[in-house]
Amino acid sequence: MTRPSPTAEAPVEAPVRQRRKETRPQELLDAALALFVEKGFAATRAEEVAHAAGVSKGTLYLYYPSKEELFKAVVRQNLTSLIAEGMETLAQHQGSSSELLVMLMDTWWERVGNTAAAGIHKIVLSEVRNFPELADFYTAEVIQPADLLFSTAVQRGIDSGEFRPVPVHEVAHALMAPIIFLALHRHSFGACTPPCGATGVEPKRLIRTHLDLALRGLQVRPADA
Amino acid sequence: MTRPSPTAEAPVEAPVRQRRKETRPQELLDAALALFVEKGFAATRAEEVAHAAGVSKGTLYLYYPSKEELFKAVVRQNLTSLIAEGMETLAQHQGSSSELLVMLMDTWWERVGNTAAAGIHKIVLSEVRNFPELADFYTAEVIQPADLLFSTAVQRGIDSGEFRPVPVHEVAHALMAPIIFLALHRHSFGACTPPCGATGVEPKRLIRTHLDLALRGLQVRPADA
Amino acid sequence: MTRPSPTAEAPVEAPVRQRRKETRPQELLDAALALFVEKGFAATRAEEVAHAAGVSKGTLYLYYPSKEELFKAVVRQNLTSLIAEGMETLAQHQGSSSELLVMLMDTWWERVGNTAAAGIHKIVLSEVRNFPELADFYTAEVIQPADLLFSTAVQRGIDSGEFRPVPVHEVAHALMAPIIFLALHRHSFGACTPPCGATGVEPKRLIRTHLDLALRGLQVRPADA
Amino acid sequence: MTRPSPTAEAPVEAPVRQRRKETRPQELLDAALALFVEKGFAATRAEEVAHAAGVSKGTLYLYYPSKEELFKAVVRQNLTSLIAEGMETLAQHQGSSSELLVMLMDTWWERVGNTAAAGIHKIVLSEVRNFPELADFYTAEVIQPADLLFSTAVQRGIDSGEFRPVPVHEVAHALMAPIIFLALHRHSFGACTPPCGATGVEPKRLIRTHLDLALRGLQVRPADA
DNA sequence: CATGAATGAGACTTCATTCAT
DNA sequence: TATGAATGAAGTCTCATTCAT
Repeated sequence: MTRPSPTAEAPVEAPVRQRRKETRPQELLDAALALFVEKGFAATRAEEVAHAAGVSKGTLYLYYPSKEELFKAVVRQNLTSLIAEGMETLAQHQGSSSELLVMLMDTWWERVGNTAAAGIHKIVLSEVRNFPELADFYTAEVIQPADLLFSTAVQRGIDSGEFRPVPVHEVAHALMAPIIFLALHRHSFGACTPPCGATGVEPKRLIRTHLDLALRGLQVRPADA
Repeated sequence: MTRPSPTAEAPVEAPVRQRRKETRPQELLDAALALFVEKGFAATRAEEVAHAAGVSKGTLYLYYPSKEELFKAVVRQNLTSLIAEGMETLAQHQGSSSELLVMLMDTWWERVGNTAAAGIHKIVLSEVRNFPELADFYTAEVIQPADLLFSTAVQRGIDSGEFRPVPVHEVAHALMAPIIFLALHRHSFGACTPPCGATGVEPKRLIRTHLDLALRGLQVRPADA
Repeated sequence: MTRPSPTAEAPVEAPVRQRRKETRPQELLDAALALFVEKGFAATRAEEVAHAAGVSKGTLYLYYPSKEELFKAVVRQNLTSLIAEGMETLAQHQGSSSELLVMLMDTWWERVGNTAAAGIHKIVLSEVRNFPELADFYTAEVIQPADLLFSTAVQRGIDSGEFRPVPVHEVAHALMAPIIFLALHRHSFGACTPPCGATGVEPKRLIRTHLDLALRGLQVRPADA
Repeated sequence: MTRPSPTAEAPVEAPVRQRRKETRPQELLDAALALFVEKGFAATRAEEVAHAAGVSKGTLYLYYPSKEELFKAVVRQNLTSLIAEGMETLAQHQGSSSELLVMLMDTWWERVGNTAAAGIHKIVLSEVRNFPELADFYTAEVIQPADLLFSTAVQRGIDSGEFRPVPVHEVAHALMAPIIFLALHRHSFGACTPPCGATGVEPKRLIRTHLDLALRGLQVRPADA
């Protein structure tokens, strides 16, 4: 079997020569993402990334001129996909605003919070001070779109009379924070033995409870009329 | 400002040997906290910490046997006081549970979110994978007490009939997360020029809005009866 | 000698990167042996060893994970051959025990006393206290085999009626000591200008005299009969 | 008990103030000798010496300007006493040369081999290369006198017809070596658990056996006449 | 005299990066 | 292109020595 089947991916252990060079950058970025998230930027050695991607140290430098550039590439590549998905979800929705928020939160958790992508947020949070140029980039590409996504959804509910009038940005923050916060923890404390770093909070129930609370707080009550 | 004020002390430039065994640990911890929060653990050089504290490299090692131990000491020293204060506030409260939560949130922001102490959470979040023993320590000393503090307050409201029956841990998480999350951001993105990393969210208003939303969501409505 | 011979290679000055994975360990061990013997373990800097071997500091650590391990490797590498040779000599001998002892002593001096290998004994003697695990190793690999070698030879002479009955271990010690002792001195005092550290003792004559004395002391005299 | 009795010496543990400054140098030298012998020059920290002598680090430097000077002082001070004793023994002897040698060897072992003084030989052997100025000193003060002591004794026996004519310096070396060698080993390997570094050689028996062998070798036999 | 806090040069070791093969 | 041996700057930590008290 000299030619690996196109669907088989086993980057770490495959000593298969003849790997196609087109997939190299992606394999390196994947390996780097996992390691940067797990150990942080400084504690991840360039050689580890190369090894995890199944190539030698030298090869890494054939694709990325430095560890810093690799880091930035990891962030960039993982951000573009995030953004696209979020905006798409927003644009396609048709139902009530409460339903929209429920769906956004669920999607957010499935696509971001519960995947390696959430790790991106952790490393950016940890390293922006050392990579100032990432700040503008991340703000424009992630923070503001996410804020736009949720605040637009809230505004939509206010406009339709479904929600009370509230400061939309603050509410957007309050809506997203618990989910992202939970994701952050799962990528740091979450690695240790069960009880540690945890308070018995279970993701699914957290989302339900959080939304139940927030939607009740948002919805217009009879008494408000 | 070409003329330094006579009262301003500049520990960095003092070339004189000063014997201050009592105050040195605190000075070193303060310097370390600031630098660790700003640059991360790995990117902060031991000599920088010493210099910022106005002592030489060797002196740092007179008080802390390694950079790791210094880090742990920073975490410990900044946390013990936090926990104590929170529990005290809880114990002493007499009024309604809604008032209690408002007060806890305000205090939390003033004593934690808005101070360097919030930076602690950022570095722990970033470094806990590299310091496994820190995980247990931090969980026991910070995360669980904080969870206890807020979930007890919520339970108090439920017991008195002020709040609906809700899963207290999840609600506690949802209550704390936006505040801590905001603090995390101010210690990372917050360092750059105003609009960056921000979405126009203003701390005080966030807290008001967040609490308004959450308390409405918690309180028993006539319709629930 | 102002003109360097064209065949002499000067590894120290070669600024070119040379890939020589196979020969590097040996080159490093040789350099380390010479320097450890000359200056002691602690006074020899890792960089000196690397430089003497014609490589950079980092390369040394590519082959040996620490200065301690390098030291142990030097000891091991220089001992294995020693032991093997000694035992072989013993096994192959056919003549009288007196002749055997003469031959062992001569070989010992040529292969050990008069070579860098004797320096090993000096550094081990100086450093065992700092490397406890080295003690067992050296005892098992060098001291006991050497004792076995000589005490077996003496016992052989006693069994054949050539030597008087004597405590073999003590005699073995007394036979080896003057030679090793001389070797030790040549690696310490011997480095300075001729008269210093010396008492006019000339190695060859010492061995002759020492053996003459010892063999007369060992051999059965008519009067003993 | 504010004034320690003059005869009580407990340098290490006595926190007694008012220690007389006359004895300080001696206490420091004693502590340094023990530590240098045990751990070597480089591995012995100045503070350890000071602590073992019951004083602070600064005080050590009041008496000796540097660790190197302390080392040299240790060697010098311990050598002078050695020499004096040896020469005295020689001068006072009256009996046969065989008896003289037996006595010299016994004395040598008791006063040198079996005491910390033997450690001096070990450290000098280990460090001369780093302290070249010690070489001449040690040669003149120890090696040559010791050689003179034993070779004179042997020559005395030859002159009286008691011993065969032999090269006296080589014989002197052969006589001393086993004893000194044993002493060296006891200060290095001797520190570890019993069987290690040893070959079952027992000092007293070694000396007896060694002398028995050597004297038989030296003495004129009937057959030689 | 004595102390011990403070200093800073220097050693070991790591690892991002280079480059001959 | 790919490799991995080699490099050397940089960081952590030690400890001989100094000096204010």
